[in-house]
Parts: sequence; structure tokens; C-alpha cells
Amino acid sequence: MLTRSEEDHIKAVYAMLGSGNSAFTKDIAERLGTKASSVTDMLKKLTGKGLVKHEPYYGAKLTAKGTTHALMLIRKHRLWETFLVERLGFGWDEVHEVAEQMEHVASEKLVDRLDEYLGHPHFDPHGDPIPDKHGKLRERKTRRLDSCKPGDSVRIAAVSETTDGLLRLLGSKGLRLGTTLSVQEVHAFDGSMDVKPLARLGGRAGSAFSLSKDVSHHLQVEPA
Amino acid sequence: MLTRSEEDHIKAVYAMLGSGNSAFTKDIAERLGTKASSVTDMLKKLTGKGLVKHEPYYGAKLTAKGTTHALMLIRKHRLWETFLVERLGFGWDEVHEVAEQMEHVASEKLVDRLDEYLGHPHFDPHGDPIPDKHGKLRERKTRRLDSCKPGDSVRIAAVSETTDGLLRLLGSKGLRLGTTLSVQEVHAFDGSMDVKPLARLGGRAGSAFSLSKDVSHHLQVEPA
DNA sequence: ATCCTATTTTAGACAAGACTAATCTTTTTT
DNA sequence: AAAAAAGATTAGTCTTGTCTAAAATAGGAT
Repeated sequence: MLTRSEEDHIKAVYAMLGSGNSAFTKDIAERLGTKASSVTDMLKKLTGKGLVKHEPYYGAKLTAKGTTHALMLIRKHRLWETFLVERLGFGWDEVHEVAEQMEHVASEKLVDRLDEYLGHPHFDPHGDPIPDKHGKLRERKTRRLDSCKPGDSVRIAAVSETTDGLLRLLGSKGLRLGTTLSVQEVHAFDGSMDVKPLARLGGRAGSAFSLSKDVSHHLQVEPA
Repeated sequence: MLTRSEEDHIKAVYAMLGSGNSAFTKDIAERLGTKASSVTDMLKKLTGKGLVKHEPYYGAKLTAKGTTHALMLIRKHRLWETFLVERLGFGWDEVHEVAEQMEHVASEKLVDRLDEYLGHPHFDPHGDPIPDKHGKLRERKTRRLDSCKPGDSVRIAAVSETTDGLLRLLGSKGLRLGTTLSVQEVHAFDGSMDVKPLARLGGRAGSAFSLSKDVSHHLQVEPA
């Protein structure tokens, strides 16, 4: 059985492993709001438990066992987020912190029943894929909105940052998952982008407005 | 914000305060699976936080603030138990341990939304009352089955012990909340009782069988 | 009245997990 | 190639929550 802190570290390592890369002590500490020295201690401990491979000074990776653990935590997190939004009517910008607590409840039966109760969803309210019972993720071929060109028509498929700030900004502009946009213009000066919402899925067409590069960088879109 | 251990101690104190009594160190320790000395430390700490009144050598009581905390924990515990049984299809003998974990998730909004989602239930799957948002408990005028006499017809309203063993025994005899029984005979020798299920609420009438005093003592019943 | 025994409290120790400060390593700059 | 900077690790400390062993207390038994 893992402690909450151990689980948090494993999730953090998983999150920092973009592709073949390693997770670095400093980044993990920053993400967890602790200090690098604490992370080093924990990485040593988790290496001892066979969940992490830690090469001192060269970062950490997860073992197969560690990866499984991380995926199960993510599964729980995203299923609870889905429950909170779809069943309890939370806003998608309010669920992260609560799910952060619920993901540590240990009961395999609970997770599987919840999954079933929600109809085995493949994506959570932010558009992120939910690992199934075996850790399988459904892939989606999306790209970042900031890689789109004028004339493209796209649908918002996911938001790649779960900070309340971004989610509320999107909410205030009437953007959510499934909203379709047409890219009007991209300004070279600051990378900002003018977009126009298209009528779809409960969102009504509106006039064009501007999104900063900061925002468009974090929106994952698929062809509309 | 209280730690998990602090919350556990408050709940334990609440649980041991039958009526005007005090909760004693040894009993709290036993309930929590720790030692008396650890409990003393924690009682001191909680007294410092204004949640407990601890008279050394004479046990502990809760302050008004402590009582509110305890009731909110019980509220969460019983709402989650209700969710697990009614929505996720858990058996009533499987939910205690999971709810024990979920009750420590801190989010007032979550509790209130869950309460609403479940239709503001007044009693949990074991028949125990669920405190409302303000800590109010709905009273029920029940008595123990072992205080009944031959000829009485009663309905099972609550089970006053949440051990898996008792709950599974009841299950195996086809007894659940709402089952109505007619008391046939009470044996003075061992206090055992012969009862006959009456046809009601999905349970079908059956032939009489015997319940030990241990069991009948823990069944809360109301007039049928 | 005193003693005995249950229980409670105190005192001192320990493990987990975090921190600060100091000491390496690695990488980047000059 | 040496020096500086950035980052990681180690060493030692602190807090929390627990434990064991020893001392204290309340209340009943002698």
C-alpha cells in the first residue's frame, strides 16, 4: 500500500515524462510544492520499492509497475472528475482539487463500479483520456490551436492545463469542449489569434474575438 | 483544517458518548487500534484546538464545535454509504471501509451536491440517520428486537453494528431493512428468539427460524 | 485506613516526510 | 580549459503521530 505522498510523487514523475525523457527533481518539487531535497528522498524510497528508476543527477523514470500505478491514479482522478461534472453538476474548473483527494481512495471495486456507472467514458471533462481497467488510453489525433492557420475549422477536444484560471477564461468567452471555431487571422507580432465560434452543440455562432498565444497553446483541437 | 487522525479521534469520541457520558481513553484507543498514550496526546491537542474538553483521568467530551465536526463527518460517511449502495450496487456489508476513506474528502460543496443528488436521504443503508447540512438528525422511535414479545409484528429499521459479520448473517437469512417479522417465541434459556418473516416489500413470507440474542440485540425495529 | 488494580498520563524514543544549509555534479559561459 | 551557474544530493533538524516503559491516579477491596 502506498502513502498519499508516494502516490503524489509517482503521478508527478509520470506527468513530467513527456516522451522518452526523464523527470527532474526540481520540476517534481515545483509541481508538488515541496523542495528538491524532499523529492530526492522520496525518489530513493520509491526506487527501493521498485516503482521508480532513479539515476542520480539524471532524473527519474517509472518502472512498469510504477507506470501501472500512475495510470490507475489517473484513471481514478479522471473518473471522479467526470462524476463531479456529469452527475453532481460541478463546473469543469472546480473539480481538480476535489478529484485530487478522491483519487487516493483505495478500492478497486469502487473504481470499476464508478467506471461502469458512468458508462465507461473514454475522456474526462477536460478532454483528457481516461485509462481503462488495464491502463489502456484511447488516443486522439489532436493538435494545438496555435498550430492552426487562418481558414481552419476546428473543434475543441481538450484543454491541456487544468488551472482554474484558464478554464474560467474559456468559460467567460463561451468556449467549452465541443465548441467549433473558425480561425480568422493569426497575428505574427504576439502570436494572438482571431477566431469565430460556429453554431454547434448548444453554442451559438458569435462574432470573432481574440485569443492570446498563451491560451491557444493550451487548446487541443481536432478537425471540425 | 483537521488531519485524518484528528478527525478519526473526534469521531471516536462522539461514538463513545452514548448519553451524558464521557469517552474514555482506553475505549477510544481500542476503537482506533492504537494505544492509550497516543490517545491522551491527541486529546490534549484537540483540547487545544477547542474541539474537545478533556478532564484528565475522567474522559473526554466534545465542545459544540467538536460536535459539529463529528456530525459533518458522520454526514459524509453515511451519504457516501448511501451512494455506494444505491448507485453503485454495493452490498450493505461492503461499504463501511470505503466510506471511512471518502468521509475525509474535504469539500462542503461536494457533500451538499451529493446530498442533493441522492434526494436528501434521512437514513443510510443500515438505517442510521444522516445529519442534514445543519447537523440535525431525524429521530426514529425504534427499540431493540430483543425487547419484543411473542405476538409482536415489527419492521427492521436499522442495524446497530456495522460489522461485516452481522450484516452477512442477516443477508444469508434473507433479512434486510424493511423486512417485517412476527415474533413467535422467546426462549428464556439463551434469549434466542423464533421469528417468522411476513410477506412485504420484495421479501416473501417464509417459515420461522431462530435468531440468537447477539443478533436480536443489534436489530432496531419499529411497529409494523 | 490502606492497599491493589485498572486505567491514565508522562517521559523518552522512533519513523515518515518535510525543511535548511552545505556539499557535490553537471552544464554553460567566458 | 577554467570558472560560474544551475541543479541534485547529503547531512542534520523539526513536526506529527505513534510506541514502550515508568510514574501517577481513582476507586474498589481488604
